[in-house]
Amino acid sequence: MARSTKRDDIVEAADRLFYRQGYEHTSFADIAREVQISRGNFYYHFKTKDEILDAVIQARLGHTRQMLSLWEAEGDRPEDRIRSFIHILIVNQAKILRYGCPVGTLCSELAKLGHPSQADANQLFTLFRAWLRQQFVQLGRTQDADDLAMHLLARSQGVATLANAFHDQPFVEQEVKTMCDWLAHYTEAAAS
Amino acid sequence: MARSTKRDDIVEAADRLFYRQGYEHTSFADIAREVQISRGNFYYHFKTKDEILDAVIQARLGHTRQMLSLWEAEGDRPEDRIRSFIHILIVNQAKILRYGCPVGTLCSELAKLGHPSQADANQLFTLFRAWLRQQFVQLGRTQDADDLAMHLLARSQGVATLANAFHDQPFVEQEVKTMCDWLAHYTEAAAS
DNA sequence: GACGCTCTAGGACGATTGTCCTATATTTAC
DNA sequence: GTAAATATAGGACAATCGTCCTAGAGCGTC
Repeated sequence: MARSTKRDDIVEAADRLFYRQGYEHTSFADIAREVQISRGNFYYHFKTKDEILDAVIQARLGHTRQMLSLWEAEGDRPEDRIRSFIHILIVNQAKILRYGCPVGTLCSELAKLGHPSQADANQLFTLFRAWLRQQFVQLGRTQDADDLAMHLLARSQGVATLANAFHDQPFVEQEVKTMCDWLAHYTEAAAS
Repeated sequence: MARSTKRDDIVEAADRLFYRQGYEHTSFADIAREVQISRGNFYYHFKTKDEILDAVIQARLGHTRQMLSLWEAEGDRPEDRIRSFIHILIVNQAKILRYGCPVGTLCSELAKLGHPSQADANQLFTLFRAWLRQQFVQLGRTQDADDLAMHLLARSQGVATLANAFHDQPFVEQEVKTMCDWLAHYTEAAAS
């Protein structure tokens, strides 16, 4: 575990840089500089740039799963857990204002590049989608749980994009409140 | 006018390619091939790649203004005009499924690149925002017109991002309907 | 002390990038 | 018909890209 620290360092740095600068705009040299490694040595850890991307995506998938199960453990009721999702916009506000949503921007970029790892990156969206759907099912919305999950995913995605473009913090807070109100409407319906 | 056809051809091709492949991933060679021009000749029309980007953004701004005033002319009531906005998701559905929203993806990319033309590209968003705000004002929502404009902008932005990732056509139609229902709620309030 | 393994540095490689120069073709103006 | 302006082609350029090779540290094991 401590053995593969260097590899993990590389993945972590690549993750950060891909998020801030985009995948294509980040070069081997950039990552090497960040990890204090020679450019040539890189080849020992990763054969190709795509291989790093795959590792980054896998790491993000792991972190996301971890986060989702944390929310699962922390939130008593499904509506509390969904609120945890909505509140990433607040928790990660500073980063989102500067770099947008890590998932959305990566998927958009890979789509434009026609990159083979598109499907893997989309799994990040799918993870949230399936988890949200589950919460809405538990809220009694068995019929349209997936629609509601996609709706909420789209809302937060759009907020992240505009927040990034306009660097508008009050807008994020306003929209988070609106989303919570929207959610409350469904929980009241479940209670009745 | 007919004089500068070649320049317009270049801008049009660059526009198309920037949309499909992204700005950075599109090279001079790509554009030259598309317009049937030698790579060297390029320098005569545009000194730098940034100059092409600026021209593309200006062209898009022009087209957008044109489209907005068309909606203005076509729609009798403000709610009809807002519906015109919502329905771009349907009208441009095929392109959006493949390449996402032209405005959102460009702004996101330029933000990651730290590109000097970010502000110009954001003007595209501002154009829609101001126009939508105006419509909501005419709908009697003077107080929160801008919030509503941003909200709607974010919604359609999110739909475009997810539609692109999942290539999900029914989702787009579903969300368009939901947005129209949301809009109807505000028009009814105005009527009462 | 020699061996084998893990890890690293430095640089070569071919391709492609944006930029820019120059010579030539085409068109326009007088 | 000639001169000037406009447009085009081809290629040089330095830099950077992802990739890959090789020589040799560092280190624990026998």
